[in-house]
Amino acid sequence: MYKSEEEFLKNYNPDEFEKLSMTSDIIIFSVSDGDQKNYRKLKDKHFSVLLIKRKDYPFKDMWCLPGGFIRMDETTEEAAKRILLDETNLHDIYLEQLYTFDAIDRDPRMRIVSTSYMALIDKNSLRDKLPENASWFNILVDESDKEINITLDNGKEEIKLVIEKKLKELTTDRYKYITKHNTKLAFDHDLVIASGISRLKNKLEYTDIVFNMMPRYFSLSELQQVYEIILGKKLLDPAFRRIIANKVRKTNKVKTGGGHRPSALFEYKERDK
Amino acid sequence: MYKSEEEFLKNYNPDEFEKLSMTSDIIIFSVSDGDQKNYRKLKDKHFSVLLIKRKDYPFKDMWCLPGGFIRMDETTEEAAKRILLDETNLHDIYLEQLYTFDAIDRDPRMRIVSTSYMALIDKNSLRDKLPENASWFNILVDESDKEINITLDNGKEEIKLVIEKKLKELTTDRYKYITKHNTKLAFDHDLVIASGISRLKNKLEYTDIVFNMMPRYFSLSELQQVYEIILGKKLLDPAFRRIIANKVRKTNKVKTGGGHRPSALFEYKERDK
DNA sequence: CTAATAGTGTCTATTAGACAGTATGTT
DNA sequence: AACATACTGTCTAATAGACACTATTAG
Repeated sequence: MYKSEEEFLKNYNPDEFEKLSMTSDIIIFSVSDGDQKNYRKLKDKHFSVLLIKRKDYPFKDMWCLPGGFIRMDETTEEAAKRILLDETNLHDIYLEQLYTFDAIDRDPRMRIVSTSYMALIDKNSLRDKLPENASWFNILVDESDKEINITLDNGKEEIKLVIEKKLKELTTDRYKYITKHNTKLAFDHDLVIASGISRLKNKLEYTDIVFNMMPRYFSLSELQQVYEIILGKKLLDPAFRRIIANKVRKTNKVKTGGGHRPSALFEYKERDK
Repeated sequence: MYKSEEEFLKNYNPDEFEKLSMTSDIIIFSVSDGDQKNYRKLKDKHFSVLLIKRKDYPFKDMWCLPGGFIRMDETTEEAAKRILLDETNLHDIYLEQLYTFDAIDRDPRMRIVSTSYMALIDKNSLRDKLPENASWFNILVDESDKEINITLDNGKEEIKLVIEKKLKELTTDRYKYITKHNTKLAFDHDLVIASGISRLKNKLEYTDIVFNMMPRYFSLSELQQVYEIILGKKLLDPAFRRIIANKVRKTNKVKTGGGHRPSALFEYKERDK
């Protein structure tokens, strides 16, 4: 038919196959300090996600993840970075591809496939004010074999998600997530958030991902709190310190003023590598 | 602007954003028996992937993963299942989404984004003959911190891939894969294969995924061989049996004829669950 | 002094690694 | 009998879990 690749390409009709639009959605996780009950106590940590209130249709006035259509001259990852910059004004952020969601009717407008990314940021590095339609929601997770119950709370509004975990046929470790309750989140972003939380929990245990959410200097108790709030369980101090010991380097800085013994500040060993 | 979601949708222009085509590529892994050196020895196992020789441009006559364009009325997963059925005539196969590859110039025709899936099959269940342009390639991996060297061999032809693992900025456990050598595989399928192998290796250690590649009844030595060939290292018998013990159920079947002590046959405990 | 967190020592339980030994088929 | 694999017992090393103890600050 054609004599060469060049000839084929010259004659190629790009409309041979049907086309669709793609979006990049980005789930930005962070931890932050909560209330301090009295001068002696530590502030408790919160685990939170950034949501945007939609100004336009579809799903007008509902909350969604930051996201947007990708351009033909950028990858989904580049789009995610662009959106991240728009929303938070942050560069050089930890970003990893999560999953591509592509249910036929996930967008009421037309067929739109979304590749989701997970970003981890240190909230302290956020100097600029958020756009006014953006808000951090604290995350509370209660997970069983069958269901994930997620409560998102920004202080004014509460979003409750119930997601059923249905085992896929023949698949041993993968669940198919099915929304059982969600009245406030747009699109299938409830599923994206559930997947993101699950990915983060897993990676916390076998990677150094957590340090992307920490300030440069931190105490081991703070670090432990972050693990605890994300994993949703208490850890034993000595065990935690044994495991973390070879990932951090002690600095000569200390944090005082707590009404109790001051804590040494550490930094991540592999910083700047 | 619009008074309701309905009104908005009625007036929505689906060509507001540029569009692209998507493909679903599927990396089908399997293990199979190799040669038997003498009547006493066990057959050695091979770890293999199914490739297709391209009949048309682009990349005419090069090897690629089974794949194809998705239709507007099917998801990427459904497309993967359809393609899997076309190539192998197998239903109900373990399938999981791997990664979405979307470098701008990954396809010389135009912007095409590909979502890749990994399928695991038991080769013994393959009764039908493969399409004549399809072939199983045995996989040999040699991986270091910096590089992955993959050799694919179907008995007649050998494909050598060298992939550089470049640490992404700020990312602690994710590498960016960069092709350093590949002359025979089409598109970016070398990267897909490298990611697939890496995913499979990881999941082998913390899930029961391996049983999707096993026949109904198998001996523990066979199972151990499969782990060893995929992980690329020898395991100690007692340790292996301790770990695997609670995942399998002993049957009253045995396999004889080996010029040595017969082995008990086991089955996967969670079969049919 | 007290309440609260910071940080360590040590005992125990569990799991992983190593090696040597016994068992049992085919030729 | 010999060979090759099947399978087990047991010792040791490493890791994880638990608890109790000491250290140090602000008020």
